Amino acid sequence: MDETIRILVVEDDDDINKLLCKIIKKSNYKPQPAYSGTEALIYLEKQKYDLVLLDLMLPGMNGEKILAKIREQGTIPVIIISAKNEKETKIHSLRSGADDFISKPFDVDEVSARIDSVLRRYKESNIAHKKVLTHKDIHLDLETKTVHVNGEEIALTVREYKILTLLMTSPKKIFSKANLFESVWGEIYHGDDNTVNVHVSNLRNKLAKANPNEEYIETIWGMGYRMKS
Amino acid sequence: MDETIRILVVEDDDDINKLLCKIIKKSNYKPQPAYSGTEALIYLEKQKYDLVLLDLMLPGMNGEKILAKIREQGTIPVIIISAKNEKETKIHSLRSGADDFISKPFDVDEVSARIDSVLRRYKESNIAHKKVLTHKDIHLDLETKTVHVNGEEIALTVREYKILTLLMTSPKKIFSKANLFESVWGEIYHGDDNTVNVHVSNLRNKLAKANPNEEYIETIWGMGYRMKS
DNA sequence: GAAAGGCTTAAGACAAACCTTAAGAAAAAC
DNA sequence: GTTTTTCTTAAGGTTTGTCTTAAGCCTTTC
Repeated sequence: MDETIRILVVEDDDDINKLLCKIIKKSNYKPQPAYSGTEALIYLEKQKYDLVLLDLMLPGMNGEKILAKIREQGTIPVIIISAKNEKETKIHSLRSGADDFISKPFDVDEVSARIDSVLRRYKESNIAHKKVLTHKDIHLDLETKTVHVNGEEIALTVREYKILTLLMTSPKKIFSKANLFESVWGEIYHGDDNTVNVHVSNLRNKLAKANPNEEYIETIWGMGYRMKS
Repeated sequence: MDETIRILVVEDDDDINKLLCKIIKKSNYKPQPAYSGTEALIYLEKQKYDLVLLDLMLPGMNGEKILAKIREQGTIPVIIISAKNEKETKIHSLRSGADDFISKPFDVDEVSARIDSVLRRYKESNIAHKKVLTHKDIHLDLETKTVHVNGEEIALTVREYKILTLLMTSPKKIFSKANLFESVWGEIYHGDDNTVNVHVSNLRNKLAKANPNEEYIETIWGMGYRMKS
């Protein structure tokens, strides 16, 4: 698993950029320098970052636009770095979604502390609503709607995904077919319907393909299905 | 024990009301017709109902007000019946706490299915709240539908599970075979039937396998079964 | 203590629930 | 408008649960 924390440093001044990267390295995070707004966007598309340090005064595309772009597509924390130390700028930055604000010239230790602080805050709130359901070696990410089994991603259809999600929210609970059907399909269950069976069967197939040595879904005769513990 | 399921039918049109009552009777529930909003409220105060079928267009007091009243004082499930088949009405009804929505003209079978569905949902969520029945070292979890004896989980069939559940809800009560049969099977008991005996026997076997040093189910000669204290 | 009736248990026939597969229908993507 | 994916339906086969039967055991009654 990749636990490296990546930080994107968007700052056109070469010296300041290097200094920031040095501070970051010292804290055992991995910095990625970017010297313009457009360059920053390229990195952001290629790779997931845990934090962005962003100078407001930039060539190519100004910092505020970058910030808006970042906010459009996700929830990466952003620390603004600015020479304009006016209250106005600060308030405006925070309002547009920045997580913290550092003004130039800055104190090295303070930058380090603020980075840690923001990362800690995000980690906590992410854990709180990071919704990844796990059972045995199945990892179901509710946010990205992806399922990994035995390390590899498997492709599920919407129905299969919903069935698995439901089962995994209460791994010990037995779900009756009526319950499954009405939860997943949102329609009335009219008894003696083979549809759920087929989808469960297909789901089992895909899971088994990813890991043939394990059984995941258990049939409880006359009652329904549940995760096998 | 009174197991009758009572359904209040609030509908001013005489024919439709009668039709609904007929459908309900066919499913072995007990309908109570009411022809106005105020009449409905009187019944609701006198008696506990398991479900309300509610027409939105009513003399006396309109359906939405009735719905609000019902929601004020409890959690009886409500199915709305309406001639206005606009999405708006449907969404609004569901938002104000209705459990389902049927538009006129309705299909007889569909009404029947929806009634069953809503009752089933309510039953499940009600049961789930009751959590876990315990007797000696038997732990019966109503939500996950699992039974643990002496620390280990034992696998029961539906019949066995239902028998055990019934016995454990009133551990001191003696359940006659007729009572057991009619509760578990939902059919009339016609005497001289060995079926209950066999299932109790199998159930005892499974319990004894998990803990050979304990007896759980007691035979009361000529009367029935109960949990041994 | 023998007879009668109720209870237990085991085995096998049967039925119901379930699984898999494949093909056609429907929906989504291109 | 065509291709691809996904969903549903139906059929045949498998597994598991249920019910019946029947033999034997236990409790009560006379």
